[in-house]
Amino acid sequence: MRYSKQRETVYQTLKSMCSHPDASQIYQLVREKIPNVSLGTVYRNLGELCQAGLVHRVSVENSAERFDARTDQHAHFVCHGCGCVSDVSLEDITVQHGLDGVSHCKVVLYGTCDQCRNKK
Amino acid sequence: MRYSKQRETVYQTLKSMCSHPDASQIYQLVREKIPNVSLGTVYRNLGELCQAGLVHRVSVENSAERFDARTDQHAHFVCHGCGCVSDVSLEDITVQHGLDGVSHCKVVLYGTCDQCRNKK
DNA sequence: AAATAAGTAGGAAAAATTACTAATTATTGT
DNA sequence: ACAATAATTAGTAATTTTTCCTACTTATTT
Repeated sequence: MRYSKQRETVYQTLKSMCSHPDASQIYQLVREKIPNVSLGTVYRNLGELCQAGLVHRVSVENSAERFDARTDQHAHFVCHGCGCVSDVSLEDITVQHGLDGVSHCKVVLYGTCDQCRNKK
Repeated sequence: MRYSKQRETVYQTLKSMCSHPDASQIYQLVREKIPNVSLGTVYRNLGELCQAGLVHRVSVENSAERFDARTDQHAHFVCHGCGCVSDVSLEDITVQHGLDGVSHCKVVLYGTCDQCRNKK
């Protein structure tokens, strides 16, 4: 993967935020630095950054795919009211304080299923 | 919410599956019972069933929104190879066997954030 | 500086989801 | 059983989200 101003700007923009924006929100912000950037470029670079492990996808109900440049293990909190998504450290989940408003939680594990493992 | 054959069929169809289908997959199956059902009806009923708490959304990377009629607490496993989504009991997560293929996990908490709570 | 291969803008296309409207249907009271 | 009602639907259009394509541009290598 070679350098490009567009990818660098997408990455730095995302890194500077903690709101887990979706592609079109990132696009709006990148346009301020590179006015003629295209939405397709933003999507492509987000995908490549994900593949490189520099960015993670944040899949949340009733929302376009969101992105996160923080790659250490952490959970997300989604507000029923405004839909905002914020970070929660895994330690906080096991402790009781600071999570008063939580109504339910979802856990998704990613890996390779038995069938796919046996194919190789 | 009053009875309709369409909603009942959507619900029973989903309940009979453990593959966490998306709206268009459910649509295909419901069509076998109600040939002229419309995709919009499937979407609307899935939304209403979610609101009623009978169905849950399953948001997963690189996939349309999926649905699940199993409403007890459980986690999901997503295969990197084929993309299939299967159920995992929360007990199994804390134990070590049966989760060999897991590469990473995501936790999403849902609730009301401080700002939204203070507004009321 | 020339070659080359990856990356881009711009727009078209596809996929996913929501919204609209006239017709249909379940429910409620008679 | 029947008429009034309000919810629901089919069908379609529109919107949103995401991917794909192509000729042009740019970073990198030699």
